[in-house]
Amino acid sequence: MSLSRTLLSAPAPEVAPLLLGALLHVTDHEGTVTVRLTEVEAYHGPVDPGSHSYRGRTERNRVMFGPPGHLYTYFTYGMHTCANVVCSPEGIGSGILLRGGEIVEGLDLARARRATSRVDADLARGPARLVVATGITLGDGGVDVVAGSRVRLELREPVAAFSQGPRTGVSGPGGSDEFPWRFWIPGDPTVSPYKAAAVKKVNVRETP
DNA sequence: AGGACGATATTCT
DNA sequence: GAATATCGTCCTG
Repeated sequence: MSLSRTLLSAPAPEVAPLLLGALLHVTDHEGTVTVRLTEVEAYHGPVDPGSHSYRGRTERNRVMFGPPGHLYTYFTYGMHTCANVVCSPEGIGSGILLRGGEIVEGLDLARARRATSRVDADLARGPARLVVATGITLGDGGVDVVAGSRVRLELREPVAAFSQGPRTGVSGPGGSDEFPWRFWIPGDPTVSPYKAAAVKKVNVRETP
């Protein structure tokens, strides 16, 4: 087993900081885009109410329960795709959401795909943006990013320092300080702005 | 710089 | 039927 896959077979919260500074290469007929990861979030099903895999296997999350080093993609909010690197041994639903990064190769291609962003730092700042900028699609779900053909993860030397805190957009117990599983490189401009989960809408009744 | 809001489909209750 | 691991645009300050 490769060194990368051995590292990835630990629980997501342990692996997540090791992905900071790592390179993700995505190649298609248009070319190659590479991001240097600056922000990630860990989701560890066995203990984590915020994880898609907390309530067991479903059609959507089944690759989270597969072997480590594969890509878990999902579609959300009716329009966005997000990507995770699967962690932990087969049978345990664990993964790391790729939330932000710096484009270090294929800048022109990333700019063309993300025409709405006015600054390069915004190209892959946020999980759905990162997916668009790199060219990852829903169809990449399940691919092995360690063996790496179209999508390849290249681990680098761990960063000297990182910050951690509560996850973005996670509501309920999973969003509390009990799960400070968002990790980022402090001060980096490609880290997405922290947003607490939207408060659950209170049931307002019209008085008749 | 930051808050409100709408878009829009899949998933799970 | 409700919520969602979000984003861009439009406001206000």
